[in-house]
Amino acid sequence: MPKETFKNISEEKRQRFIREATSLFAEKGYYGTDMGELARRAGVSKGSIYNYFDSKEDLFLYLSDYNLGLSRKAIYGTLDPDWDIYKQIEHIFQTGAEFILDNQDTMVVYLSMTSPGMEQFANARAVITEKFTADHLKRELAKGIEQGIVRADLDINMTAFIINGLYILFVASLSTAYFRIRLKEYLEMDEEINSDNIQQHQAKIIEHIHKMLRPPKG
Amino acid sequence: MPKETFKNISEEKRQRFIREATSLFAEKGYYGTDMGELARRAGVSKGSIYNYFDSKEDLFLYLSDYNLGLSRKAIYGTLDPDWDIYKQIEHIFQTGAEFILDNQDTMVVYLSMTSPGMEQFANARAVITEKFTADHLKRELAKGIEQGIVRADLDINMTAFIINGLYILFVASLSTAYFRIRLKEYLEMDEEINSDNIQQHQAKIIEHIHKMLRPPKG
Amino acid sequence: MPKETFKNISEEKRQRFIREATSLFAEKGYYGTDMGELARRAGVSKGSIYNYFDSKEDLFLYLSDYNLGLSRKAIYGTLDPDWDIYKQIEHIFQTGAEFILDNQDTMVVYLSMTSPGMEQFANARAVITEKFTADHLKRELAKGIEQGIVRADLDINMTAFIINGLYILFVASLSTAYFRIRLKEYLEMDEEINSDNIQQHQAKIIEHIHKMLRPPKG
Amino acid sequence: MPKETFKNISEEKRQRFIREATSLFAEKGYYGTDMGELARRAGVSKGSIYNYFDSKEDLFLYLSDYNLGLSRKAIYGTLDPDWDIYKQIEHIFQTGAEFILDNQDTMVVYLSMTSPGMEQFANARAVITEKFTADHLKRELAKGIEQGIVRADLDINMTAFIINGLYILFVASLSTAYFRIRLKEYLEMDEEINSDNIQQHQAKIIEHIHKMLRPPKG
DNA sequence: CATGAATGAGGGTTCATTCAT
DNA sequence: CATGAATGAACCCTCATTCAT
Repeated sequence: MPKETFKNISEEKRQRFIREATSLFAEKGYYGTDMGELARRAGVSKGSIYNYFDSKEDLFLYLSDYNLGLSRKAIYGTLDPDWDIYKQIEHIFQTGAEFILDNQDTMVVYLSMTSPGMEQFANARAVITEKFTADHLKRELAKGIEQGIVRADLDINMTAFIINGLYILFVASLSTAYFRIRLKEYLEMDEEINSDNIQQHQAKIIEHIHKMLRPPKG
Repeated sequence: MPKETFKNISEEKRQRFIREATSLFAEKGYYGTDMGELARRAGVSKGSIYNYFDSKEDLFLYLSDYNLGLSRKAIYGTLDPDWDIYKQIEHIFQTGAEFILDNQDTMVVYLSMTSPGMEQFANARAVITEKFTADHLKRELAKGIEQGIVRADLDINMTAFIINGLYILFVASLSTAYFRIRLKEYLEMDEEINSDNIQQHQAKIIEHIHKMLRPPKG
Repeated sequence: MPKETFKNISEEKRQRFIREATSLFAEKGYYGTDMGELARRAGVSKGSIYNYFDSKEDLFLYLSDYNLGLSRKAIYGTLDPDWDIYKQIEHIFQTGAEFILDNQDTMVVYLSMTSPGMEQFANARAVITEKFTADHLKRELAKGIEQGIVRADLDINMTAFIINGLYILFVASLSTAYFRIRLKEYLEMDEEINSDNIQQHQAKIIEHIHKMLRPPKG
Repeated sequence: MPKETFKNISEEKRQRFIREATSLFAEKGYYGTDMGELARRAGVSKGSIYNYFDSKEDLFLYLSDYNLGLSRKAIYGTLDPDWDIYKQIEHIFQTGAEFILDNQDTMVVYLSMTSPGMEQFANARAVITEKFTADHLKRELAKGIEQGIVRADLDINMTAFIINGLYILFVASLSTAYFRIRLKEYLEMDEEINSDNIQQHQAKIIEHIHKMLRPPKG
């Protein structure tokens, strides 16, 4: 829902604007973000922002969609639907972690919606956002059961709920202040989280999910 | 860090104030909460709030501590340390869910801290808050392994991280707008979440964790 | 205009109250002074202050009168009316400087009245305060002229105006932030003003006034 | 330190704003001045004031500088440096008095800084403000002594201190409530001070200073 | 006479949004 | 399409004063 004007400006200007807006919302939160500061950082005038978007709320929703789209593209755009579910989950966590570490702010904008006082945004986006991953996971789980590679006694809905829940928890742990601290406390890490030292932990989460799915040997 | 004045007022007035403040912060979030509206709702004057607390920030931190304390007391105050870890986890999820459904707002205040723009609060409380559950879970896991009732090849830190992560996810799903919608989407629920219809789902999450811990039969 | 209550409390308590109130008004100015802080510093309750005085304004006026009285007593209580005007002026400057350096805050309260926004206080006290010194100086000048020790062509009113003006300027230079800085700048002083290093300058001012009065030698 | 915005508005609007702000600060003092009332009087919105200046403090400092500048320009912009010190002093008092009577509020803003509770402003401006006149007077006194038209036994620093002190006293007597009352009391004036009836008194002060400088005839 | 909790009008400042240029 | 000055409703917090105990 950007206005026409936003589509008419140069790609470079548009990208810079999106980048700075995302970064500012991530840093300060929705309420903490000042449209004036955003204008300054993005190198446009305050008036221009309102030529691009109807309101702060509108801008925020657009950024949510946009960033979710980026993340989706990074993950699902490179996911081969023929892979089995084990490979897909590994791919989702690996590509997802990589993307988040390179684009920390994108996840934070998404997580803003889950905060108290953001009910309007939750109502506007939660269903549509969650339906995508829920459907995908459920479909792949069903397929796996059919193929005999996933244990048949699993509750598909709940399993999908847990897998995606762990994914959210994981990326939140890579990108938000509180959950970063929490991760370091639980995993007893001393240094800041980076793509190197996170590898082993990531592997364990994936392994945990794989175990959850694997049929009892027999 | 309430001031002396807050300790000297009647228990009833104090409870009402805490209740209304928690409720308002839960509804509107930290930034959306207006001290004037709080005064009105709590039936005190604006000035009085500042006789009780130094600042909005100070009040918020107190409420976080207070509500976390309530939740801890409900869960750990009724937990028998002699129970094995399976029983303890069951207890934590059951008592926790019950408490949250009766006191939806308390969790929401905690979750506020995890939001973008709340870094100051995250820094002030994350370590101290998370250390408690992290230590408890790790201790019980180690004990379980020693007793031979938990599989010995588990990574204790990561397992604790996952168990508590699922707990956070679960109670968030019972109390915040976004995660309530998400839960209903994943679990394909039509009615509002309540203590009755949540029972079966809760049991599955507990069962998932139990499976994760149980040693391979031999 | 303190209320009866103020007269009934112990001399010690009353003195401490006056001292702390004077000190606080001197430090923060009339508007900057917080009755709550005053209560704390003086070791009484806020309610008590209003048992002693009708209002902040009332308290301030009382302190002005009280401190002016102290200063008058220190200077005029030790001044021998038989001294000639030269000796009297010397005495006023010396005793005044001594008193101010020992009781910096008293002068500051007086000077508050001369500030913008304090018109109400100026109207309440300026005439009565200034009449005293004006009358005294004019009387002594007239006497001096009669005695032939003061030049007869002086304008008595203007001379009194100047002498007292220099006195005000001088004690302000010993007690208020701005005029202390000004004095150090003009007199090129490096160290803080104290009773030792001020002596020589004081002598020069007195000498200046004496010269002003002395009849041409003939 | 006005912001760019203040420089970009029309000269007329800017002048009106400065005039009204000066007038209000003069009337109510720094603490008594309400930014809302200022907005109303100046015909701008409260928000606009904060587009012009960072804060009330900042605005006040700017007004001080601005008004001091006006006064300096009126006095020193019309002073011929080739005049001897007697003529210069006469000029300073005459032009100064005229300026103050036409612009009463400007002096009052300056005098605000000398009040208790305004230490921050005193520290920010006293040295720079006083250095200008101190240096000028000292330079001219030294020159006068060299030329043989000023008595050689004068203490230059103290003499400058006294001359400028009398100037401050004089202009304060023309512009502030308290000192206006004091002047009328000392000089036994019945009517309000105006440029006509002040002439004779002004002449006497100038004459007093001239006498102070004139070498003993011989 | 002392206390200190309660009050609420205000005060300085912020900020999303508008609109004339 | 861009600009940035203008707006004014809010918002957090202060503080002189009151009054029940």
